[in-house]
Amino acid sequence: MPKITLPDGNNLEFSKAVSGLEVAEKISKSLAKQAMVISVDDELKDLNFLIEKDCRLKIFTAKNEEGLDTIRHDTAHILAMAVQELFPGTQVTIGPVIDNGFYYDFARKDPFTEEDLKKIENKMREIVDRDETTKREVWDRDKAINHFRKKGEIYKAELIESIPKGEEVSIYFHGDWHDLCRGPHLTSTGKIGKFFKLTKVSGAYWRGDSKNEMLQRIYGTSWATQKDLDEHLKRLEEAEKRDHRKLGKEMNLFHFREESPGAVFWHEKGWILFQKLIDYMRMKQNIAGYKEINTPEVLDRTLWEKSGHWEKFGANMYTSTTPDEKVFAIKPMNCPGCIEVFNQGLKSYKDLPLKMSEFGKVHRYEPSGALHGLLRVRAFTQDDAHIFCTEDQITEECLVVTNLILEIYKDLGFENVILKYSDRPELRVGDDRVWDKAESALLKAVKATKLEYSINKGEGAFYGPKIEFVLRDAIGRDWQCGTLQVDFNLPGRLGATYVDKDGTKKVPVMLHRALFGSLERFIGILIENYAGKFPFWISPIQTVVIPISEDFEDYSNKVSKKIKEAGMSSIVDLKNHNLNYKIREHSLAKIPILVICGKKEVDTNSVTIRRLDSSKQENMKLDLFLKTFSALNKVSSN
RNA sequence: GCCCUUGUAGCUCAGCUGGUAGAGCAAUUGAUUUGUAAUCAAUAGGUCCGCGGUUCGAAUCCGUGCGGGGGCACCA
Repeated sequence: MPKITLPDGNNLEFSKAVSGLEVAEKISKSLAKQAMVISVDDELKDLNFLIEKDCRLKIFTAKNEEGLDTIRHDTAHILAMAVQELFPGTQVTIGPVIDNGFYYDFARKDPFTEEDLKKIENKMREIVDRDETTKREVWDRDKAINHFRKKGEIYKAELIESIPKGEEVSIYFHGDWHDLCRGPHLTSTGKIGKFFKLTKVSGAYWRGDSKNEMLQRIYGTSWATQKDLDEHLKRLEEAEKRDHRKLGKEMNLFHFREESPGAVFWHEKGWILFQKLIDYMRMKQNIAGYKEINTPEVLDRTLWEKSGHWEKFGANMYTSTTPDEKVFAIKPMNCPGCIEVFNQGLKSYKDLPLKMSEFGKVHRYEPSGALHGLLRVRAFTQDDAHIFCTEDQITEECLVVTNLILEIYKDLGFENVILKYSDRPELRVGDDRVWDKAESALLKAVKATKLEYSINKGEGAFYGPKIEFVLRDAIGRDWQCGTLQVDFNLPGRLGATYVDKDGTKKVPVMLHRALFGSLERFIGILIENYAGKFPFWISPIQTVVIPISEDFEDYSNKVSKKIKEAGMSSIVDLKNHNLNYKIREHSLAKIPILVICGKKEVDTNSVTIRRLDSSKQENMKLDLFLKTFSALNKVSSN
């Protein structure tokens, strides 16, 4: 006699056990048709799940996340089915749902090719057309293990072995094909629809461990409607257009080359951008009371041994042996150098908090496969700073840093920021009592920011816990940028002290923080966020002055000079091309303002401007133009 | 680092199953002096990523190294 409570609070009573589908039918025909999956007391179940006792029931369609995820999960299964039909002997492993789709990992000797993907996709559609009914069975553990072992599915057998004893081992059938799976699944293969696409093949380690063998992963995307699928593919295309590597080349900002993988060759325009960001950050940090310093790039091995980097970070460090047989390391971090500056001269508690900033270029040997344009490099410049303070000051200082970061991100067009808090990693220095202190002080600050945060267990730096600032860009992607770390370890290891009120020497706590994180990376993110169309104030070339014909070159030169005198950048295009050509060329180069000078302008001492992405012509007196755009050239105007 | 894939002119790319390279744009020169997204013509431009091998002959096939891309692992 199950009594079923629906989300709207209404109850339905049945005289005998009913399936989720039957309940849906009772509610409405259309719901029954659209239903994908149900939850019974918040636990997801198949539509055919037999409800025997009182419960809370929700019915999900493709419009719900639960329904869509089930479609994706089923698509992954059908992918596995198709692969095993086409390539007998291929072993199946796992096939979970991910953002926007799913993947499935296979064990097979020969690699899958792009053509194979097409074949598999066609086979998948065939299986959808076959509309095979789904059947769920619960098997005995040992029976299941033996069954899959005998089939040659050693990975599956291993998976079942790792299911905790006492948990159900459920096997799902689509026709004869069957697979170990927790479920839930749709009632038949026809229910999935055909709004899926296999997107890429790649390698992936079994159980995500690089010590294990590599499997072949096929990625796919799957949706409830053709429209959703098309929109998703369009979004991917859109993201590709913004790729900073592509735009960096097109806009002549930077390049990479074989001689130094993962290190940027900045061209003039990119370097202007880089310098503008540094100028801006320097201005903000001056106001916030930071003192800028600079420390050597190459430092003796003994310093890195003392700091702990040699042991804990050595695998990522570049080293150099000099002709006199000394070993130096190229700095992978700025902190030891900064502490050495702190150590010069006596410091008093009255000096704390002491904030020392450094635009330090660091080198880290990253695995070759990790490199990715400006976003993951081996040599980069941090907008680094170290704040020496007392324990009591930690939380307050963390809050001050957070506010500064939010202000800066906002100026650069990012309003949406979340935090990631990471606590002690396995590989670390310092004892656990110290870590307890550091973690609780930082977590307190995290909570005080009132921002949304997540916790990453075990992902802190080797010397202290950290928070990372993640910003969301114009097309909804998340990027990790700034970082803030509490460090009770390094100052002590490198002998930093201050004289406290009572006249004794104490070891300060150090906060490490970088707001952009890496200038290189941040510029990559900026390029993608703005699709190369930077706000006026950071645009590397702000104006191009175009004379209508040779007769107006003098006037154009004069206008360009005035623009530069007003603090903006400007070039004059004197090439032998017509106006249309130049408009097109500079628009494609994403110049924010084109300044056109012809007879009319000379006669009235004015300019006609054309803003990027607008075909409107705006004529204005030269003075007004200079005034208007000088104002726009200030950060606060954005 | 691992799996797959890829490397031709400054850029984007073509070059079928082996017969030492082509286009468009850009560049240079000349003509044209242009009013809001490509004026016309001519010229020049390549160690086909490096190194080995197979072959009478290699951009093309094989091996290897390096780089790029997509993932995995890594992101301290």
